[in-house]
Amino acid sequence: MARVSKEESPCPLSILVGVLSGPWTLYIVWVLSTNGATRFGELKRRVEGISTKMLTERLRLLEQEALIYRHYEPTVPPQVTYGLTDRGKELVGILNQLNDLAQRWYGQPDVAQVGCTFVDTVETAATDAIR
Amino acid sequence: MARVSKEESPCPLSILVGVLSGPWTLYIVWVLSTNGATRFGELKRRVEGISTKMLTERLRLLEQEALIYRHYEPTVPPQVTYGLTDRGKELVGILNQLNDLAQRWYGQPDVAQVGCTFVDTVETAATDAIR
DNA sequence: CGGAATCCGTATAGATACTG
DNA sequence: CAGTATCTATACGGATTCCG
Repeated sequence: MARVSKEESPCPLSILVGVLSGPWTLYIVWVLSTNGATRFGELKRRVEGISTKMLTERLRLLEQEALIYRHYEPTVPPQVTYGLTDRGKELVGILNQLNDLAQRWYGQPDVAQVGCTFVDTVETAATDAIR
Repeated sequence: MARVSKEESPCPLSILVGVLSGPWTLYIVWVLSTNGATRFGELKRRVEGISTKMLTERLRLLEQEALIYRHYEPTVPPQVTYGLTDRGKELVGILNQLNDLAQRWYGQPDVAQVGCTFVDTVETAATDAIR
């Protein structure tokens, strides 16, 4: 089994959790949810430590699942922006519920929202999002 | 990063999703939620295809996170029973919400509850649980 | 029965270099 | 800027064997 793929696991929940469970995925989704639509480069900077390869892989997957959209602007240099779709936002809603549970169980009650301690990289710059 | 561990990821949600994202984990939790407390051997049979190693690993982790309990009965032969804790049940509640989303997005609207298509192995025998 | 220990192959994430 | 391509190592899961 290893990782759940769409083909071999016909269970919808497994598909969804399989997507979320990918490395960095939650981190990325959280950045997009707090920061708004974000360009590739900035995303890479905010998701600290991620490799280019991983980032593109995860973005492609999230896009396939229609949780994020990809907007390509053919300027020079080109600008590519990623943001949450309605699906993505709906998902984040439930993730926040999960987060509430997690907060109660694992502590750190003063840190709010999905991103948690990832915040320290971002918090002050959270307003310079593209939209 | 690879897989999220409790030490390196101080984010509660990441911890929780990290646990759920482990292979077979969701499957196991679902069996316990529909089947009630279950012995190791039966668990291994119901979670079709899992290896002994994986099963024990996942059970240990879920136990550490207090999502399941382990009950050891020192008979001969010994009986070990696993079941959802209150935490676990609370979690399943939210998982069912996630499942509703997943059902809407990925179809299969006639299959209910967390387990989905895993059901075909179990459905008829869902009543012979230990409690 | 319910595991623990060991060995082993592969999938996968990271690093690096290159491109439209 | 926003990726793609390739190469590599290591960690992870499966199979097998053995034990209290």
